[in-house]
Amino acid sequence: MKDFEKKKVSIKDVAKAVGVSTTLVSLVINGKAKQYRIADEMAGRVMAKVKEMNYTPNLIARNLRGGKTQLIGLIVTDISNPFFSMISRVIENRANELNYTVIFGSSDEKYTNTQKLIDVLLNKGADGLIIVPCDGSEKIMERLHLNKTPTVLIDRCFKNLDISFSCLDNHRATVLATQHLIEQGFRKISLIAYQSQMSNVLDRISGYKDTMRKAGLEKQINVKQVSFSNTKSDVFGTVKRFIEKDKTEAILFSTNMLSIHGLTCLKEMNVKIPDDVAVVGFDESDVFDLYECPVSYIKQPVEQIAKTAVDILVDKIKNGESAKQSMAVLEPELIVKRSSLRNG
Amino acid sequence: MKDFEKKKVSIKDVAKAVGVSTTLVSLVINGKAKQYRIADEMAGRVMAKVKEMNYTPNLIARNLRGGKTQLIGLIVTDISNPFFSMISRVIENRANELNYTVIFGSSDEKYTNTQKLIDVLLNKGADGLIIVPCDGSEKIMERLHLNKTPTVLIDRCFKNLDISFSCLDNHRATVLATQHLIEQGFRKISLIAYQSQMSNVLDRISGYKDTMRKAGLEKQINVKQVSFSNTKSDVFGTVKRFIEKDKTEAILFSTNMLSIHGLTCLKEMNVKIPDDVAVVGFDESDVFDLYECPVSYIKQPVEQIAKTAVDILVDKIKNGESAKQSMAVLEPELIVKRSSLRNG
DNA sequence: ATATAATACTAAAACGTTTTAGCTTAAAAG
DNA sequence: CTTTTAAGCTAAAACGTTTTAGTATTATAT
Repeated sequence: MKDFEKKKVSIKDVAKAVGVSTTLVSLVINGKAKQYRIADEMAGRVMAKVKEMNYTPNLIARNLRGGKTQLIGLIVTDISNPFFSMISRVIENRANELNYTVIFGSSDEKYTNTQKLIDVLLNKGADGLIIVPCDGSEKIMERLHLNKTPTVLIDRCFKNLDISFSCLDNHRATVLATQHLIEQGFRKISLIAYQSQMSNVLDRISGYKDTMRKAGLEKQINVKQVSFSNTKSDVFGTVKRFIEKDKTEAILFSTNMLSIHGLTCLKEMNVKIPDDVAVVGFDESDVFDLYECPVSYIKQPVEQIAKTAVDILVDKIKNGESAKQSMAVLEPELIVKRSSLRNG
Repeated sequence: MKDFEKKKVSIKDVAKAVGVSTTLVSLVINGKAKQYRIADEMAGRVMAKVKEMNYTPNLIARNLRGGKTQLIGLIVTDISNPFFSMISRVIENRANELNYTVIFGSSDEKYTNTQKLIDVLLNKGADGLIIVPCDGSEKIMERLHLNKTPTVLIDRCFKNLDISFSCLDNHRATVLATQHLIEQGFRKISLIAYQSQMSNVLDRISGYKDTMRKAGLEKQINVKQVSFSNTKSDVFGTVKRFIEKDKTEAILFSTNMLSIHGLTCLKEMNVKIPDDVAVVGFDESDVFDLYECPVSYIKQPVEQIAKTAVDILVDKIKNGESAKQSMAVLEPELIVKRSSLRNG
């Protein structure tokens, strides 16, 4: 025990105080009094002492014995990204409600970091994991699944893997946005996305492409993908090209960071929105409301996504990984502001 | 052990494989071979097996025995606030470098939550705590200090308590901003801050007041404090009053959230910056660069503050709380954009 | 009366470590 | 040759739980 915890009351102390065995106390504490037919009067006396002595079980010991730590491991790509910090906050809240605490790490979109974090979090005793998987992490997730480690993917998933997730309907998200832009009369609509093979990116791209095709705008399809490492300069290059060379009429950004870098570039270029080019952003940002022209955006149900992930995970932790997998696909919402209106 | 961890190699397995006692293995692993005069050849054989069998110590067991968890507890007021999520990211990075993992919670500026979180985090085995303290938490921190729980306060501190912290020089921050506004020729400068008795708030207020007084602008001092619970509407009310009633020439926001709400209000009111009113914000935000008029702001050395906090904490964990306390006060930087220029 | 069953409880092992105290054996000292 | 010292190692306790396999004791059935 650390010196600053010396004072803690143990189950032994309670047992001694009541004059019974530690077994008895343990059983009562864990609500197994009936099951082990402990006399009601005895159970009452034990509980009273527990309250009186302010006993709380030592989770470390409990975990060592084979129980749980009530610790949820969370791996996001970057906790300082507002989208993920929002997710984290909701996960934290829901976890707390269910008596769990969150232990976290950021992978920076690198599967090697993801693996390291998984090892660390499990070694620290995490009862289960909520993971934002990244490119190259499929094998890792497969292994977790085989090991029956309670795991829920969030934000992105592997469709060919039978592993639970809680994600946005990403295809629907860009369908909504693209349809809206087409309805507004824009034809040359371009999409900017990350260079990634993950489901969220691919689905957002295909939602856009499918909608363009359906509207007979196949020839106008224009997708540019930028790197994670050089995002800002890649976005700048792409946006300039969209505007100056491709004569794009509307830009669809498929991520909060892409939106923000894009808007920064448009501002620097002194491009007028929506007169010179229309814009739809992704996720939420204070910037969208405060930009010179308020920006339309696709809103994810962050609360639901995060809460669902926790609920699925806790169910798995409690009822075993063997149970059927849960795939939660949640609805996006298109918030229309002036930036995407034809006559804004 | 959880079923998904069944495979793990224990010290016993290694001992058996080498044909020695667990004691021997433990000593070698913990670098005490020399001290306990284990034969070099033996130590070599053990280490070889450890590598071969890919053994890693079970941290839960190690902690139970009285060691450490390599877990740092972090309590911020709200992980989804960009300032704190940035802080958290840096803390995470530095902690990882030093072989620690972060376990966190948000207090929502409520000392009751803070106390609950402290209990939970310590019960989960945190080796030490990094805390953003809030109003009413002074007694709690005092108790931590008396118990010798390794603790570092961050962002705010209690000056009359001999407890380590890593904070901005808050007084200097508003001195810098106020001086700048005065130099630009503004006289009626108003400050908006949170309703709080915490050091960061008080120092920011006094930095402003001291500078106003020194410039002979005592009569122009105008401070409004808003609640944590109703921040947005309070800010809106205050800003309207500053503009319409007080004829304020420049507004100094003392926090990132206050800045953002304030700018939102100014935009809604269609107030022109800096022509109608000058503005200086606090902390960093994408909004500052993307607002119609780029906004000047006081920048905190987030990286330094966070890294320093971790370093102080880890030193405490390793060398005992008894060591002298470290008080880190870091320098703010004023970033000047158009919003605070007289002839913007 | 005796076997059986139910009630109310407990001893002890186990989880994976670290550490204290002590045990051999061999070398050095007397 | 004994005794002391040193070298090299180990047995066992301890950390705080949970759980398995009991043990008494009393009640019920035969």
